Amino acid sequence: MAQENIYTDPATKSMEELVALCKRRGFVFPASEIYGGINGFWDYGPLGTALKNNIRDWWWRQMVECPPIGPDGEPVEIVGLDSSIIQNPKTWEASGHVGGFSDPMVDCTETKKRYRQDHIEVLIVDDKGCWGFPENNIDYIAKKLKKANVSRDDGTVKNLTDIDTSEYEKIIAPDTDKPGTLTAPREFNLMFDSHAGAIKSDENKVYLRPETAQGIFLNYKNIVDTMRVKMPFGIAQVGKSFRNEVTPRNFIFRSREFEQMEMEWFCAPAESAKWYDFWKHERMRWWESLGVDKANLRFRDHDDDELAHYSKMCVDVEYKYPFTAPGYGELEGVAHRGCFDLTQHQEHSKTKMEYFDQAAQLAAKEAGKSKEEIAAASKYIPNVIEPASGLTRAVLVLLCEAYTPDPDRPAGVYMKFKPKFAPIKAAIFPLVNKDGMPEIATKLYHELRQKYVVQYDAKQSIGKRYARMDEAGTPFCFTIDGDTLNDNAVTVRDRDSGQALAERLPLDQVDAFLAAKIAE
RNA sequence: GCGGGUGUAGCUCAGUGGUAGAGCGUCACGUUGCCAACGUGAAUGUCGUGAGUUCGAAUCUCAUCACCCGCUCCA
Repeated sequence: MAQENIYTDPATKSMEELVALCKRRGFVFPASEIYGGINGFWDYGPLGTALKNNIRDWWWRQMVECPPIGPDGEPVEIVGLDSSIIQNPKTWEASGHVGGFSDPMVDCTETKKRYRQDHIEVLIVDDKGCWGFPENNIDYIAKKLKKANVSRDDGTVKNLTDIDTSEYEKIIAPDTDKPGTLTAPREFNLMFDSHAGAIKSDENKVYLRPETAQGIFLNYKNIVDTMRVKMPFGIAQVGKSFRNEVTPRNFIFRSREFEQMEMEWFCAPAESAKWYDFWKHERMRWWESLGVDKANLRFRDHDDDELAHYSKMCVDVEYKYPFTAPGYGELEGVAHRGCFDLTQHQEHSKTKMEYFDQAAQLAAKEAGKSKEEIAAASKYIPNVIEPASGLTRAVLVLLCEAYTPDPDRPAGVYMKFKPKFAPIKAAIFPLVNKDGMPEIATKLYHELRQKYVVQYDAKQSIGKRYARMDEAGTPFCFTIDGDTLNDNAVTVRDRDSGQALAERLPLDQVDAFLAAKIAE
């Protein structure tokens, strides 16, 4: 029989079996399966939807309704938002999603670096070679040129877009020493597009959002103007995003339609490092609150060269998925976005994003700062710290984490969800269908269903009913037996031990028992 | 995007050219005394999809789709 709290290494779990269980028990189905499915899309079944909603509600509770206590001992302020999936397409030009990723890119097969084709210039020196370098920055390859004993004046400079791909084999890429490592230019745009209106034309082309974050930036000014928020504060949003991934893989880990839980934390630039650190650790605490084993979670700081165009600092919270073990895979990114997004939207929309910080002004005045210093401290475009996690990845993590093989059980496996997140909180069974047991069980069921997701089942043998609940991850089964008629108490069958609790539970305490377990 | 593998009932699979199968699960009825019990009965398939070869295709050929593994990719 399984022991409680045994550490089950994800590496020992089979994704194939987990996917099978998810389908068998109604957690996750392949999308449009009757037509052969569609790559990169998944449907959430009854139990999967419940699990997803439970995680989402907990995130919302912990981020918006009851956010954490800040470093100064006061609760931080975060408001909620639900922005549109389709926005004015200029949004994506400002954010860099169109400009940056619809342009052809070239890869360096040697260093694995990727460059925008039109951002590379090439110095061509007849007979000596061709050197690629970042646009307007020939100093970047000064050492290489010196070594080759050539100077800028020895040759001509051309943009890479003006060079035929057949000539690429002669080019030495910016970060290598040997020629011919650049691939032909390829289009990379991960955004799905569509058309708003009946007529398909370039004028009414729109995009499905590739992240929920931009919807928050677009509403930053609305929130500041209407919600009486003061810096620092956050805006949180949960919703679907769409990315036309090259290779959807690993069940729901990388899908083309997915759900994000993002919060943008706006703060004074001078305080951004403090908040970055705060949110980094708060987010890890949240993941642990889901019941995820600490041994399966870790931080991974991004190296400078893998930072996205908007980011100053970025750390991933990673989980040891069965398909990455013994390595880890991304779960949530906490990014320091600086003032990139608001500045971009200010420039493109001509809407002022500056914030007047009266508290900072007062503090600077009291500190006897100069006029210039006071002005700088009190008026600024806020910096943004962004904890961005995947809700559908959270579902995957809980599925992986809960999946617990146990050869001693009839099902061979049970789903060890924390009661708070379990799709079904409890099941109510009459041991047999006679002697008044169904009547008592039905009464208990009707009471409990008012407050909890519970199931009543009187069919088939008691063992079979327990086994079904094991696979659904239902933490408790209340069984009405012959003794109930005398002692007004039920047997509590505990999922994790696979056995009945030693103490019988009085009927009038079942509600309180469940409430306490779910609150844990 | 490249290479390899897989696809038959809800699940696991058998079926190498001649009527579509088994076990488990599911459902109904009976029975029941705590971990997939037992008896009786029932439902469930465009054999992933589409073409082709053939008198006849789950089976042979081609294409295509989905999933898995390894590369690649993942702002």
